Amino acid sequence: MTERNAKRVGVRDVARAAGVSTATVSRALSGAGKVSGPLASRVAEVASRLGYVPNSAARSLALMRSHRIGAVIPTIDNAIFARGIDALQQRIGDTGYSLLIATSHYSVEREWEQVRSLVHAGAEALMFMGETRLPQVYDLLANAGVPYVNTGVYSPDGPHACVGFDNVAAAERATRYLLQLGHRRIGMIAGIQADNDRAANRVIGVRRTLAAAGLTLPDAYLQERIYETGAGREAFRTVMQQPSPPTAILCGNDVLAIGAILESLHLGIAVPDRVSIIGFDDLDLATHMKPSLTTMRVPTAEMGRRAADYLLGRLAGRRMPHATEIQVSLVVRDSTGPPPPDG
Amino acid sequence: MTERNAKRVGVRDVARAAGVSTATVSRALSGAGKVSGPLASRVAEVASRLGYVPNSAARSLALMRSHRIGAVIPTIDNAIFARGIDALQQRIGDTGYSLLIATSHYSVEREWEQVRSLVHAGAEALMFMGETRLPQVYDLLANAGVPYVNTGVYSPDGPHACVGFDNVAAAERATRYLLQLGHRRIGMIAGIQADNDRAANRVIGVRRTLAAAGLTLPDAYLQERIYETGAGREAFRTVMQQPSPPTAILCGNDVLAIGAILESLHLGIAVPDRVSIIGFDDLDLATHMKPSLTTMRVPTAEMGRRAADYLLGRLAGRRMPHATEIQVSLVVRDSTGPPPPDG
DNA sequence: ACCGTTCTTGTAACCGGTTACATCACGCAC
DNA sequence: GTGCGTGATGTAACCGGTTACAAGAACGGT
Repeated sequence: MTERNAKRVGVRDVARAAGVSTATVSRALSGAGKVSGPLASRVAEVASRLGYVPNSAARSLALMRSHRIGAVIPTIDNAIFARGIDALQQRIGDTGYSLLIATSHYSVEREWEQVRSLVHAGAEALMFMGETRLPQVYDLLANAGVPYVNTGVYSPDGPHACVGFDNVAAAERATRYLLQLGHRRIGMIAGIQADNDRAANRVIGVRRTLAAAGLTLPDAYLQERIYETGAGREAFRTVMQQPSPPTAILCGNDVLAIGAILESLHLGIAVPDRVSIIGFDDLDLATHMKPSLTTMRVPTAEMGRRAADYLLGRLAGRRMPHATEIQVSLVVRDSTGPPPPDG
Repeated sequence: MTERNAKRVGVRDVARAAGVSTATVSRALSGAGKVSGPLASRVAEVASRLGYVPNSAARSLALMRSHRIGAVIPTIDNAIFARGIDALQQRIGDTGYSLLIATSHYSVEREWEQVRSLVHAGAEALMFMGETRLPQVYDLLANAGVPYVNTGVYSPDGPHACVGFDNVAAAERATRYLLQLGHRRIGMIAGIQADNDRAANRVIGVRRTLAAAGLTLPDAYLQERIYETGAGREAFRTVMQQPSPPTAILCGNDVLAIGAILESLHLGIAVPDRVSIIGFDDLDLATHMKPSLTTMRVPTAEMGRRAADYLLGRLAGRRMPHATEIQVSLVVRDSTGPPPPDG
């Protein structure tokens, strides 16, 4: 079908066919307006007739810009990251950038490899999730002069630009709500804390709030699991089959919380009558569950857009705010209520 | 922090610092083995000391390869696509390629734009979802000599390479199962068929099987909705509040099916006692629902890997099979059963 | 008719790795 | 000692757009 040895058509070919110079072709197609109207349209016509597609490598080399932005996320396979990436994607796409995506699968070593690969691939800027990573990542980026932004975290005093919220405070907010409802035996199904500052900070927020109320988070009440529905189910079962189970459970994210709710259905444990469940993220599914899930809403799409704006701004040479805070809010639905009277 | 006017270090800088020629630097770092051992390691040492990062545009231009593969999917925000992309990503990443992702949001026009943008961005090969798209897409790819593969479909006789399965046959398989259980009033909650061959073919499969059994799919039994849980709930409610509702409902994908199951909980309609529900895809959640969801399993990760293999093979100049079939299978769980006796 | 200004177009030098080809050093055989 | 082969290294052309600068055309004013 395609001719193997037919060299790709280049500016020179278009120039020859249109009887003009390569400079004119370049100018005509870039729309820089330095070419007279009729000539410009003739060149455009010839170019499209020949099926001319400019070589992006040559273009990048001459312009010294790749127009490529990279994003490193733990996994694409979690709606919360997918949403953020989608928003980022949309925003940068509108301004002519394309997106390079890499996944770390929650491993800092793998993340480091991915960052190197993205920088080698010419990414002009990078978006991250969280802020804990190998120091050589930050070194490389500083060295190469590549702007980046951490999302999902808010550290105005830290050295890194960020767009997000304070995970400790958010977890505190949720825990306080449970205390206000009257709960005293509160458990938690957390994400894996190692290499994940957000998961760890949410645990800290819970611990801190309980401590302030003179309570603790016993080891048996704290389950640490990967972010999967099945893991949430299993953790819920483990916590609830203890001699004196908690009357409320905070979950590190909605995937775990949805697992917990589903397991409550399987076990016949009434939610929220016997145990309250509270999630984190506000996935689409949270509204639709039965009972619907009380959760901390994280406006991920907005976070992605803001991250995009930050990076685009930096690339345009503008000075951008070091840290922008995203408002999270507690969305109260049906999975939480007062503890059982005999609790 | 970073010095604005400190030019990035290039081969010439490394060459000067190491007292060798640029050719030697290039050869030493590419590991092409034409450089003596000690010299090679000295060059490598100097390069890393200077923090040398080769300019990818220049490299691409000289090699005439971008080492970039593109993927166009409807949305990143659906676990089924995310899984496939993740697998593709992993496979191509292992061989030094990076992935450019673009989303069409189920619009063929937007897809066309995205394809142009990917080709302009230097994508050497492309992965698609489905096979219905604007003709200029295929024209452009043929013209530019860019190999591509359609996934999620299986058309051995069609003009396009594909990795997937026959959607009509798969829907037939699911429908036959419902007929075997004794159902006669069968409804369907389909995806939006316009511009989506997979959604349309699944409807065709259902229609065809019903017709073969002397049955039909009345308009009131066919609901067409976007792939969202809320839409699935709403469609289920609409179908079930008819005077004579179906005793079984096929869903275009698991997102819709999960919505249907959740709505059944909200409405207090027993599944499968009063109505059977069957999904498509076998998302992670399908196992965990209560009742667990009977569904057609689509091995998306495998599909992604096979697609990657196809593209990598083509890029390596190998001749690859035009169509590879992925086995789908009906996974029977708790959401299906015989129709109610009074049905 | 002449000059200067403005606008259009062409020429050719970049951008930064890669690699064909030339060159050189070394070792071995006669 | 001379000649030649082998392997290591250097020189410079090349990949394909872009754009600074030069050159030329058109036009208006005097």
